[in-house]
Amino acid sequence: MTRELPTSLLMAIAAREAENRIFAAMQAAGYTDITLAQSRLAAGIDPGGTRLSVLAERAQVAKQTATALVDRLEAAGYVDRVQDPSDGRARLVRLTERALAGLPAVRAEEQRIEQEWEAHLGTARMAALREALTMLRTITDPWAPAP
Amino acid sequence: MTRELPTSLLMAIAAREAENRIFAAMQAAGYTDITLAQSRLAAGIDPGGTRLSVLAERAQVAKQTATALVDRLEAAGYVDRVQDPSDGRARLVRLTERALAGLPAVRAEEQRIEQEWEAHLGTARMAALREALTMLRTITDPWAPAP
DNA sequence: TAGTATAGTTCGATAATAGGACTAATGCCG
DNA sequence: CGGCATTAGTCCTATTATCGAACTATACTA
Repeated sequence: MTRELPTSLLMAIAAREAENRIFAAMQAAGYTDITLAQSRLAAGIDPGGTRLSVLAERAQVAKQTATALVDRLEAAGYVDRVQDPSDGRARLVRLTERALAGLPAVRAEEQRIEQEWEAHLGTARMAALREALTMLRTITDPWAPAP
Repeated sequence: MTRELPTSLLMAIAAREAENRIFAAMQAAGYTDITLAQSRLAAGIDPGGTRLSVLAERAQVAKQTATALVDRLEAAGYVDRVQDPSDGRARLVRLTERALAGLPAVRAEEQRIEQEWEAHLGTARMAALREALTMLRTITDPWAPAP
């Protein structure tokens, strides 16, 4: 008999599968010089650019790690760093054209996964799943938008 | 306006939060000489012991990585390796007493998280969440038990 | 039995990760 | 205003994680 897995582990299983597929889709689209850790960090960049320390928090890594990851992303031409006009100490990490060009491939794979899941669960269950996850976010995600 | 996050990302957020809490609980219980990657691998060990190649698949790492992680876990006294009686090439990785002694702390934190989530979502939504996740597992987890 | 597949390890190279210390810019408060 | 704690980011350094390639030993198969 298999033990009842914790809900969080069930989530981790599905989330990891999705992450792998999205990463593979990126590689298939020709973005082979980026790693999973780097793409996780890059996924936290807002359209207008984001501070390194914020990226570090979002990706749950130390500032030093974020610096190293951004260094590599910058060297590969996926991001650049510009001065933050509102704070002389800070700099904003922004996606470059090259990175933005890869977004459609990522979004497409995301949607494909979404559709497959919905086909497997049915519309109602999928909606319930999203509702529950969205609610959970308010207690698990410090970056969740104010309700 | 914030974009609608993919379902898989919502899962990843909650799952990561839970993983961090469980790992922190382990450290608080005195298990400070283990890393997250090591504990992820160890989490895949079955009661009777598990082959290294299976652990590698479950944790989604290469065999070489699994070897390295088991090496460290073994050095720290959390696992041992014994000959697999059914196959002369294979060895079984088993949890030691020391590792088993830490399990209650892990399970307790898992339950605490489970309860907090249920309190936040309500019983019905929590049940729906688990139902959907369990169904999803059949298409996202190669290790899912036969339905 | 010869040939092939599988389990695990070793070697070597690169990436990820973080503690500590450091510089520079901010912001607060008397 | 001026001192002083705070914050953003980086550098240095050490450890861990990760994997490609090659290798050994055992198992399977035709």
